[in-house]
This record gives sequence, structure tokens and C-alpha cells, in this order.
Amino acid sequence: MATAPDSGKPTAAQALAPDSGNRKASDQSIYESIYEAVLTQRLPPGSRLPEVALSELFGVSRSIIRKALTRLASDHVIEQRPNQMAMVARPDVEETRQIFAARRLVEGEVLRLTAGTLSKARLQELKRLVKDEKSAHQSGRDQDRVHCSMEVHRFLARHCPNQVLGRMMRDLVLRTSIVIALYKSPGMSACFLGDDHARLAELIAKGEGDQAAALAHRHLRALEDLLDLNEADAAIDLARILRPDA
Amino acid sequence: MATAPDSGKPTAAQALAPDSGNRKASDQSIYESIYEAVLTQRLPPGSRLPEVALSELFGVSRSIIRKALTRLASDHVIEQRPNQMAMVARPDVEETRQIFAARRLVEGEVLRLTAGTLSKARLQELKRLVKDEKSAHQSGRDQDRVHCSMEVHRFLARHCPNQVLGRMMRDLVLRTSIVIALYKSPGMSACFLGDDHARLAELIAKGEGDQAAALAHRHLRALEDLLDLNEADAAIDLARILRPDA
DNA sequence: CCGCCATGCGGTGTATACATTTCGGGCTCG
DNA sequence: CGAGCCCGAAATGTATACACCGCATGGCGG
Repeated sequence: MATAPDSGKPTAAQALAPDSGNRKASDQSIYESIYEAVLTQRLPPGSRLPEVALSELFGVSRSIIRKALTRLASDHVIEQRPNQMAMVARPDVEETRQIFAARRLVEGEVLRLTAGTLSKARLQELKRLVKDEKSAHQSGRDQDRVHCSMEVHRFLARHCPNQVLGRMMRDLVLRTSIVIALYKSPGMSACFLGDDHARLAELIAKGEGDQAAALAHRHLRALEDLLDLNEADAAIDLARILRPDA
Repeated sequence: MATAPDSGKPTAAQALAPDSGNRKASDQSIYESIYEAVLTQRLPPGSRLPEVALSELFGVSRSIIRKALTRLASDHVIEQRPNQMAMVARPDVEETRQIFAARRLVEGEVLRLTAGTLSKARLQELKRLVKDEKSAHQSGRDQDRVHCSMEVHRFLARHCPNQVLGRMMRDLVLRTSIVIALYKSPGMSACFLGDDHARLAELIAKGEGDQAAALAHRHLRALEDLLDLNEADAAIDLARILRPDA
């Protein structure tokens, strides 16, 4: 069989194309390009990332690419196996549940710490993001909506007084995005649950940390419940491979 | 001045010497060697890690060393600044407080999840570690005591049902070890507070997750309070540099 | 016709050569 | 005598060459 048994493994060329114009990119900018592409689901889980292709794309040698890939692997963005091409991570169901549990814990505390500490200008920015997300949702620009939705959470992570926790939350937001792309039911409007984000911004502005944390907890629980996490275990993979007709 | 203004910057040769026998070490083993050396405080904060020296020590080329160093930097074990030698991280006071706060949050949840889930054999191992720590303490083998103390926490992180949280805790334990080495008052018996570890093991065995979390919370708070975190701000550094006599 | 092995290709793993930067010692000039 | 400049040693940054590995292909033999 030429086609892969599991989810597709497209090449990275297309999803990263907008960045190819940046000649002589540093390993930091390459890291961010791939990170962003994975975050916004332009690079779906399982996408292959050949070093040579990337080095030509970004106009640097493989040394730089390898450094960027090593860092991405450390952040659980990609998986690297010996003598094999790196690919965007595909966490299993168990890890997915753990990611959600960890994020509920960390994001809750981040919100408690952040509530009431943001300047007026920062609150403006936050509400701007929420508004942009809503408008993107209403005009059906799904790519933009996902981007803004992620940015809401990343904004809160970035401005948390405890940057150690903030950094953890940043990583968990990315991994959440990956597992949503992996396990979302077809057609679900991922991560747009009513105006949770708007209400969250309101609670953050008013300094209601505990209520913000509780809201985020429900938000993430609802999100997890929307995913196809029941059947899709390793058993399914095996069954589909061994009995492609059924 | 030949002597550095801040804490010492010894070369890495001595602390890593026991590993030099392993010719042709992989980047994974090099990563672990340095990680372990930092964890047990054989490599104090600020230690310099020149790539060429390490490559000769381990008998590999700089490529491998650079990969290991990149990963260590991702885990906040070392700091890498452009065109400068890597050195073991030296978090400032603010980051230190954030590390403790993050660890209280994460370790608390890890203990809640782990309590009551360990097999008899695993509980044996845990109590063995606690006993070894105590005996090392009583015979004054400080190196061994630190090692066992770290291993108690790492053991719990490794066997947490939620491995995403477990991995976070592993990283936080290391960073805690670093800041203890940095800020401990001279002569304090770092991280040996009564029989907290023994009582912790007891609560884990009995499945008392909440009580275990509460104990760890107090344990970590007490540990943080033992550190010199009041004065030692950037102001001190500046004062010492500008007025070496006072 | 089916299955097995050899071989080529495309990928990563590692070492090394060379460019560039930093930092310090020592010379020179004011 | 002191301040500033120059330069070289030693470190990192980058590119590249080559070895090795895995996989797919296609020919060959049963």
C-alpha cells in the first residue's frame, strides 16, 4: 500500500510557504514558523518534516534546521525517532487526557494569578482578540478564528505574573491544539464554545480570579468532551489496518 | 580582575570526570550526565560548559555536544547566549519564587493523583530511598543525601499516572535544586526537613492524596523560607561589582 | 504467479573545515 | 603614567562532506 495507514503525512512545503521568502532565517525564526504552523493547524499531526526540504525552504544548512527541530522535539511539538523523518506529534488518547488535565490545573492557576493585574491597555488588547475571534467565526474564516482563539490563551499565558507557569501554559495550549486537530469530530466548530472567551476576559478584568479559573475549567472540560476519545484507541487502528473493508 | 564578580565559574572537567570513561557517548547519555551533575549540585550554578572541552571529555564531536546543550537549554538547565559559553542556569530571585510557586501547584496535584496507586514493590522502593536519605544524613555524606532527596521527588514524578504533569514536576525538581544551591544560607542542611519525606511516603501509601499534597505544600514553603531571597537582588550584584572593598 | 533478495535512493547521524565573534594582554601614543 | 587600540587565542556559528540506515522497487528464482 502506498497510502499511509493512519492520518495523512503531507509534506511541509505548502503550509510553510509564506515564510520561504525570509532568506537566511535564524533557528529561532524557523522554530517559530513551524511552531506557529502547528499551532494554527496548518501543519496537521503526522506531517513530515524532512531536514533537507526545510533547509532549502529557509535557505540555511541542515545544522540550523536540526537545532530548530531539536528544540521543537523538546517542546513536544514534533516527534523524532532515530534515522526517521521528524513529524508533527500525534499523542495517543491517554496522553490527550493527561494534557487536558494538566492544562486545567495550570491554566486555572494562571488565571487566578493574572486576574486583576492587567493594565487598561492590556485589557484592550485582550478584548480586541476576543472580538476578532467572534467576527472571524461569524464570517466563517476558520483559519483566523483558530488563530485568535489560540492567541487569547497565549496572551493570558504571556502576561501571567508567574512566567514559569506561563511558559508551561504556552506549551500546553499548543499540545491542546494538536490533539484537537487529531481527535475533533468532523464539522465541530473547534474551541468556539459560546462566548466563553468574552466572559473570561470580563472576569479577568474584574479581578475575579477564582471564577475565571472555574470558567476555564468548564471550558476545557467541555472541549475535551467534544473530542472522539472513546473508541479511537490503538484497537481501532489495528482493526482498520487489518480489515479495511469493515 | 581575574576572579568573577558573582558566584564561581569552574570548568566542568572535574564534576563530569567519572563519565569520561564512556567513550563514544550518545547525546542522550551526555544530556543525562550533565543533568545528573547539575541535579546533585556537583555542577554549581554558573559553571561554564565549553563545547570543545566536553567533546574531548566524551570523545565525540561538537555536533553531539551541541545537541545535548540545546536540549539542556530547552529544559532550563543551562543558559545559552549567542557567541558565549553555555553555563549552568542562575535564576534570579523573582524566577526562584515563581519556580517554588509552580512546583507547589504541580507537585500537589501529582501527589493527589499518585496516592494509592503504587504497587507494593514500588512502595518498597520509595521507602528504601527515604531510608537511604536518612542514613546518608546521619553519616554526614551530604552528596548522597542530596541525591536521595532528589530521587524521592523524582520517583514520585516518574510514577504519577499523569505523565505530562510528571514530566513538568521532574523539570521543576531540577530547577528547585539549582536555586537551592544558589541561595542556600551557608551551612543549612538543604532539603532535609525532619522526616517530611518519610511521612510523605506514608501518606502516599495510605492513599491520603490531599494530606500528602498539603504536607508537600508546607515542605516546599519551609524550604523556600530557608533561602536567602530578601537582599540578594540585582542591587547587591551591582554594589559588589562597583565597590569590591565594601 | 507469488515471494524473496539485491540494489538504489533518499533520508538522517556524525565529523570536520572554515568563518565569525569575544575577550584579554600588551603595545603605543598622548 | 594612563588610556586607548591592536591583535591573537579560543570560543561559538555555519556549512558541507561522507558514512550509515531504512524503505521501496524491480528482477530473479521457486
